[in-house]
Order: sequence, then structure tokens, then C-alpha cells
Amino acid sequence: MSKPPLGKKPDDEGAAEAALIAARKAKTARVRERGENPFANDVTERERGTPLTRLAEVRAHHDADKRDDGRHDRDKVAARAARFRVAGRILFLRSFGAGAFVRLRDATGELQLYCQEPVLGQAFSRLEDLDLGDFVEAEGESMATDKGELSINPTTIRLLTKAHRPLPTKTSFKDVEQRYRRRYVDLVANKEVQAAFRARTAIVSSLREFLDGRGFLEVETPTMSTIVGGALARPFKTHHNALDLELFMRIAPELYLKRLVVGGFERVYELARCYRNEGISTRHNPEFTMLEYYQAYATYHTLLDQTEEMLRFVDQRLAERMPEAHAGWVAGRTFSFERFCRVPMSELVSSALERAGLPADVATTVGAADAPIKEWAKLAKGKGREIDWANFRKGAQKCAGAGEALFCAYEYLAEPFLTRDYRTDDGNKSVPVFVVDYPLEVSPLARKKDADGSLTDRFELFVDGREICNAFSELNDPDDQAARFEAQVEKKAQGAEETMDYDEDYIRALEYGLPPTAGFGMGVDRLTMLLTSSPSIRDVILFPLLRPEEGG
RNA sequence: GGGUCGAUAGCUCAGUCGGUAGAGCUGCGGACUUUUAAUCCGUAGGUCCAGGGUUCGAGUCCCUGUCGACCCA
Repeated sequence: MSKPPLGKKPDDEGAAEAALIAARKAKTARVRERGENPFANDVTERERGTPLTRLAEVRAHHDADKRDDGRHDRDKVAARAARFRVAGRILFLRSFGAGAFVRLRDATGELQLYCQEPVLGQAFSRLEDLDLGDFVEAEGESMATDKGELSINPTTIRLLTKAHRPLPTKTSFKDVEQRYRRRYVDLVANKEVQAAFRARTAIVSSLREFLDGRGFLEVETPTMSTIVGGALARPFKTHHNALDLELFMRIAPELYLKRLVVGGFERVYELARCYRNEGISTRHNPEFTMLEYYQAYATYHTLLDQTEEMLRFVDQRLAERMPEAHAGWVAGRTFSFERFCRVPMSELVSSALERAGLPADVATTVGAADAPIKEWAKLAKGKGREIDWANFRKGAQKCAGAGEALFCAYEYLAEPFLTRDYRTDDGNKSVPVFVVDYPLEVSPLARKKDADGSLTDRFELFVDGREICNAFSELNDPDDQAARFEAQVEKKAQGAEETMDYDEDYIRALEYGLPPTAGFGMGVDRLTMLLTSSPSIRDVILFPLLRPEEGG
């Protein structure tokens, strides 16, 4: 690292922080003067002659020595005492005249050292060079204090890694922006943060387990492509120099995965990092992870059942792997997976109208100049339903056909009230709702219903009012697909930004034959938010996109 | 894009009516041999987000901007 130019402040450090860092560096120098390495490396059994024991293993060794209150019995621990070499980060440091408590943490848990001058001898003075946040190694017999705290009574202790920057104090680290910018500090300082990310990993691995167990093949498809497809969203652009090619980061893996079904992989899935050049909010990060899977010889009905199964499976696995945290999250949940509802979109609209006390033709006449919107608003308000009439009307006026109008009506009349309208029998929790049978116009890749060509064999799942899954029976008629691409190109020509490109190679693939197939997509980030009761997507993405720091 | 709230010590936060910048924790020095947010004594630490305005005087009032959080689209 180079030094900052003269006259410029080093980073954003104030003088006070610089002083804290200088004080720690002085300790580093003292350690060096003693001939010790403040960034030691010789920690393995090969160098030390004894194995390093994880903190949880020390606890496990004395598991049977616990009293009824969960503390440790001094005599029992003494009877089973053994010598351990342990290492970890100092989370807590308190010294007395001739004694000191040092609480260590490693990935498995925490354990304290009870350091005594008579036992450590000259090495006791080394404690002066230790700070909160340092990594240390200690070796000694296990013991319990009078207060029943399992401890190590070290005969040796040494610094492994000096932390030059102070960790936040026990008042904790709450500045939300800094927590995201310095996630490494957030993870140390805020315990529940680690739990959310461990949950994310557990969720992803149980999704794999679920699909692998059903004969799905996990694949990886391109994240850069010359064509934008598979969803409706604005892409990021990039450039390949050697080929002088403008490329787009993928917004969805869909079209590649279906090509693989054409090729004979009848069940494929991808945990796909996707990129969408859109706003940032508590539910949106520019890069996010989507699970998509495709299953030949299945329909969206198959996937309705499978989705319920999958969500229950994942939640069950999470409960098994993180029982304590899971119990806490479940207690905070306002939804339940006990029962799911399946309702056609048109029915959602008509029943929403009924619940709001509105006439049946609202959806078709809201765009008209003489629509009695004030009157309707009054009616709906009387039923406790605040509808965004201004935007509803604007949206309705832009609708090209009956399908778009139905979708618009659903968006404003029904979707905002899903959690209110669909509840468990006791009324305490919301019930997840499958919104079934989407209009053709808003579903450019889904198969038309055989019985009604204005609708598609498609559903979305809303849990707790949030969209989690999108799935449909795939459109496999190449001519129909070509016509839908053309409609998208037409929209783009008229200025629409969220459209798909015409993908000739995909049409060619369909011409070779895509068997009847059902496809499924789910936001992994949003699922994790849901299961861990996290209010923001940034709580489940380790390094969310942030504006760069000044001078950084 | 619109609205609400916020930015003061390394961290968490006070700051009254506009009148010398505060606390706890952290740090540093000291006391203390079983602490769990220890306790006690001492001490250090500030571009009050930036710019402009009002005023004898602005952390405080006004305007503009930057950044952030939340809600809505």
C-alpha cells in the first residue's frame, strides 16, 4: 500500500482514529522488539507439536460437566480437565491486578481464558500488548471459574495477528451504510448477521438437495450474451475487446436452459447470478441470484405441487440446521406454509372488487374520462381498502388489450391486498397465494391455455405479499414464439425499455423440438429474506452494491 | 422519480429559547486474583456533512447541495 500524498488526509480518518491505530502499531513494534512475530504463521501441529483445538470441541469435552443451570461445575470440570491449545479473536478483555479474562471467538463458538500471573509467569506481561480484535493463541488446562464459566488456564499465550484497527465497541455497530461497506466488521460485531448468511447457504444447499434428489442436472450457462432475453428488464452493457463485441449481462438464464432441454437434458437447473440495470431498494439489488429449473414432460400444474413441496422442504432443512435461529425467525413471521391458495387472476380481480364494494365493470372503465373515480374511492375506503386510483387510471389508459387491462386491474385492486385477503383460519398469518393464469400479453414465453388463448398456463407465487416465484408451461411452438418476439421488438421500437430481443437461435432451437416442458424461477435472495425475516435484500447479500466512497 | 427522517468524538447517542461542544463505551495512565455491559480514580479525543444566508453571535433558524435510511411509484 502506498502512502497518501502529502497534504491529503489519509482516507477518511480523523486524528482520533489515527491515534488509536498508532497506539496499536506501537504495540506491534514492541512485540517485534521482543523477537516475536506479530503476524505469526506457525500455528499448525507441524510447527507446534500439538493440535489446535476448536473452541466448540473444548466445550464438547466438558459437556457432561454442566450443572442444571447450564453453567459448569468446578469439580467435575477439574476431574476431566485436559490440556488444550486454542486460538481465536479477542472479543473481550479485562485485567485485574494479577489476573485477566480474555474471551476468544472462533468459527465454532466462544471460550474464555482465565490468565493468572503465577501460572503464566513472565508471559503475563505480554497481555499488555493485546487489544480487542487481536488473534491470539493460548495453551493450558481446562477449568471452570467460581461463577461456572468454562475456561482455559493458559501456561502460554502469544499474539498471532495484531489488529491495527479497533473493532466497534460493545455498543455495537449500527450505521447501516458502514455495516454494508465493512461487512467484515459487521460480521464480527453483529451476531445475527452471521446467522442470516449461514441461513442463505443452508437454503441454497437444500435447494440443490431437493432438485438433485429429483434427477435434475445443475448447469452453468453464459452470463454475457449479445442478446437480451428471458425476462423483461434493462440490461447492463459490457464490451469484449478481441471480438469488438457489445455484450449484455444476462437478466435471466431462461433461454439457454430451454436449449438444453431441446438437447435432451430433460431436467436442468441453474443457480444463476443475474444482473438488472434498475433501481436499488430494499427488495432490489442490481445483481441477484435466481434459481431456474426446467422439467420436461411436466406442466405448470406439476410445478404448483412441487413449489409447495420445495418451500416446505427448504424451511424444514433450515430448521434442522439452525434450530435456534430458525425458531426466532418463525416467531417473527407473518405468514405460514401450512396451506397455499391457488386463484386465477381474473377471480382475484372479481373477488377484490366484491371485497371493496365496487361495481364489476371498474376494471374495464377506469380509464374512461367520465369514470366516477371519486365515488369508487369512497366505496373502497369504506371497506378499508386504499387503492392508488391515480396510477391505476394511468396504467389502464396505457393498456393495449383486455389482457393487459386484466393485469393492470390485478396489480392495483388485488395484489396490494393479498396478505389481507388470504389468511389462515385463525386469521393470525397470511397464506401464500398462487396467482394462476396470467394474460398472454404479459407472458411472452409462456404457453397459451388450450381452452382460452387469451391466457397462459402460468403462475406466480406471493408469500407475505411479495413475489417469490414465477413459473409456466413453456411455449414450444416456434412460430408462436417468433410472433411473440416480433411483438416485443415492436414494443421496443415504440420506445419501451423493458423488452426482449428477437432471439433467432432460440427459435431455431425450438424448431428442432422442445418437448412439453414446465419452467420455474425463484428469487433466492427474496426467499432468504422471507425465511430469515430480513427486511432488506442487503441483509442477505454479503456485499450489496453501494455508491463508491469519497476518495476510495 | 415523489415523500418522510437523518448526518455532532473511533462506536452509541445527548445538546433546552440562538450565547464557551457533552455523556457512556473505546484509547492512554493507575487500583483491584473469579469478571460476564465489572467497578473505582485520572486523562486524552471535535472541519458539529458541505456551501451560502439571517444574526452582535448558528451544532441549533432559513436556502441549496451531498450522502444515507425508510415509505411510495
